[in-house]
Amino acid sequence: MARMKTVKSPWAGRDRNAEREEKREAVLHAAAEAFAERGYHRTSLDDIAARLGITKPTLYYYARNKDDLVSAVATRALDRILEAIEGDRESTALAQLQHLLRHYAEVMATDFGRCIIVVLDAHIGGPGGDLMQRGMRQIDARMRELLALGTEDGSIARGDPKLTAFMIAGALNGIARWFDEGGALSAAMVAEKFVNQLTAGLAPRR
Amino acid sequence: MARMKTVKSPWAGRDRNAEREEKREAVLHAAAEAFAERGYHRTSLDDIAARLGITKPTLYYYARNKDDLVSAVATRALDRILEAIEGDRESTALAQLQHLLRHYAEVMATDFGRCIIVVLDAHIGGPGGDLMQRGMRQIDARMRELLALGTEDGSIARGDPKLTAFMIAGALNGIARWFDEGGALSAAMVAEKFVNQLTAGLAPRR
DNA sequence: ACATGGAGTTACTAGTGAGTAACATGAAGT
DNA sequence: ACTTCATGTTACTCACTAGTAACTCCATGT
Repeated sequence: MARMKTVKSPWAGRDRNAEREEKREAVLHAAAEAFAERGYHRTSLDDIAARLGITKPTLYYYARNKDDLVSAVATRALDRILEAIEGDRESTALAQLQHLLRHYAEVMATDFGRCIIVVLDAHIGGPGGDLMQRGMRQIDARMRELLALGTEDGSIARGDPKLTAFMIAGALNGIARWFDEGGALSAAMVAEKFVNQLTAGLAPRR
Repeated sequence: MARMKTVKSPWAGRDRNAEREEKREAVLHAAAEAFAERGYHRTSLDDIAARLGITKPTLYYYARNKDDLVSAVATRALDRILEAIEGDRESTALAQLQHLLRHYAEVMATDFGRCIIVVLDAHIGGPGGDLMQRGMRQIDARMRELLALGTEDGSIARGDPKLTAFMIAGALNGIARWFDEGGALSAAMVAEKFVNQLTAGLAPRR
């Protein structure tokens, strides 16, 4: 990977910036991994630094502080869920909900997704933490909305949207606790099965 | 309320022991409250002591250490769930599962129940932590067993017992995250609705 | 009165971990 | 060669918290 740059733009040595971005990326990945497997408090900045073969102060060159680090990771995962929040207007509410849930589930099976939970129950404050709270609220609100719409268009059975949304979120958040990257089931398969099971329920359909 | 003891047994001043037990109880309640609302790491022993109007060393008079404290609390909750593990042999597997889930859900809505989750994701080790792990495994195993039995007796639809058990556990564990003692819904009502929703699924039954 | 020991306190140790200051190095531009 | 700046490092500070030592105090039984 030699530097092929011939025309050096006066401002912003492109290479430098690209390299820096790349490193920031590596920092976030290492952080995600560490936080995902050990939680917030049991993960020290020295741990993360060690994973990268650097020292703690260097980390501070790429992140403002510990909260910033974990928030950045979690926010990235949150955004991936939020992308799925607007479904196809033509579909039934149930189909739109299923679409959202599938994405939600898949994200929760990643290290980045796990960090959403980490941020949430470590009570990370500051702008990063607040952003997470708002994002999760937004997802919750959308789920409730789709549940309500679904009872109208007939695609979803009547029920308490608030409780049902909590139930679904709980089931999906739980994935973060047990999913194993190297296991037999891929994230997509888990997502698929969860959605089906939530949709169908336990009792047999006659 | 008053100490009505007239015959003082030579050994073991009954009063003393009773009082001590009472205090140990108060310590566990304060600990449960603290751990439930702030998690393991954000709860200091000074916090707990302060809730009781005593000092930290006094706490050590009633508990071996921090881990012992949180484990004791969680174990107590766990036992309440385990009580419901053996259902009525006459009932269908679905009914037995529902019975277990109802209890599980109700416990998760208490401070003690919340501490199960706290212990689990703070990775508390030692005898207390191991006991929790085993207990949770036992519950998981029983759920899978009932799910399998249910497909046989026809009370439960076919599905992957492992995944389904994870899904259910996730939904129920989630209760710990949001349930509000002072809210509109009682723990029993939440448990009831969760069980119904899990049983019926999202899609309408025709 | 006096000894005993249960219950609690004050004042510490020791370890850990976030965050920082100040210095080192090396590549790029002049 | 000389400066500059990005990138790291070493070596700290500072705060916090689990756990302990060594006492004080008071109720009880003799």
